[in-house]
Amino acid sequence: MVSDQVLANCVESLVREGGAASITSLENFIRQLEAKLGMDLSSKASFINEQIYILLGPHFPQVPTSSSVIDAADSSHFTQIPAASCLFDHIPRQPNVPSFRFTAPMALVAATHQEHLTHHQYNPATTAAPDPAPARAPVASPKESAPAAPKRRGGPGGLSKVCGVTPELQTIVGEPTMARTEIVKQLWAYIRRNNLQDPNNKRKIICNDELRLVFETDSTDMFKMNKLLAKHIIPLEHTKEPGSDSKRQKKSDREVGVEPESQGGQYLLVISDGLAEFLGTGEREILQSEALKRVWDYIEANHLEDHRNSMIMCDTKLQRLFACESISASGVSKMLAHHLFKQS
DNA sequence: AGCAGTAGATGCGGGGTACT
DNA sequence: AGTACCCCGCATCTACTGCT
Repeated sequence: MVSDQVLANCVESLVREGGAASITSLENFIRQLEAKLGMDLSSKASFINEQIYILLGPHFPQVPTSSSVIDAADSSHFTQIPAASCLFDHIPRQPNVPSFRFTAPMALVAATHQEHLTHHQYNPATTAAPDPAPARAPVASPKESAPAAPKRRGGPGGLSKVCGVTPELQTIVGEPTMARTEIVKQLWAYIRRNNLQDPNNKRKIICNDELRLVFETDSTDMFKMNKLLAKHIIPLEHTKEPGSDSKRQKKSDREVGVEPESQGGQYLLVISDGLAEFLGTGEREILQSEALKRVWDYIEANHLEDHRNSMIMCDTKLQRLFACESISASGVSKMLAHHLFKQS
């Protein structure tokens, strides 16, 4: 049987290929997946359903399905509730599609999905109906057992914070900005894809040319890797207001005496004509993090973000830049990357 | 055999404590 | 009361060890 990781990747690619509109039913979607992978996936219906939810978010509370696809055990993650208290009340409900709220395990999935929202944006206490096991539960590792005591909220900061990536590392992970966890995940995918683990000691990483540029060594191990990786992860100012209540930030600022703008490792990138027009300042080069910050400033200033579903509703100016009417919050940096180029 | 815990690094939020 | 600081948990990865 295919691994969950492979299956998740396959679900993602299929969703991207066809778009949300192409998913008419879970059965149909599974059939497409089965054709792609050449195996029976009926036992994975629940997992696939969860993956679709993670990818599409609250736009798709549940993929329409018949009761035969998700068996009784799997469907225990969902509890049918009266329409009035639906978690997704702001979404027009389709006829014949049951509404659900999450029991604890799926609440974790939902919380994970919200990771890129700031805590003041995502407030389950106001969006979710009162529940003995509210979606306020912290993000937990899959290994953790069910009866986790209520802890403080996880929130979008910390490890989920989106950081900038140096051009060297960008050639590996493929994105200009990512969460640290995502960077590590993509890096490991790259290592496996290129078979860079020492067969005798799989903790050891043999660097190819691209990786050598990043790590500046011929080989490293999985523990040192994160340390080396840190040099290529650049904090973005947008996700954290300068002078906010971060105790450590205050401490490090005091100790180091560093202005935020002087943090090294960033490169000036050439601005596309479209982005230059959007910025309207006449400048032709910009730091990647600064470009992202300005776009987000514009989005916030014009109240273009729908905090309920973390979508950006593009006005005419943004439509000219991104060539679309709406975009997910997490997709902004990706779209922006098409307007920034390395200097030749 | 299968599962849980551990190793290491990262940045941030928040609880707890100590001090002014 | 307000400020400063320490410490922990969080996610992610793989290989290994110890326990059931």
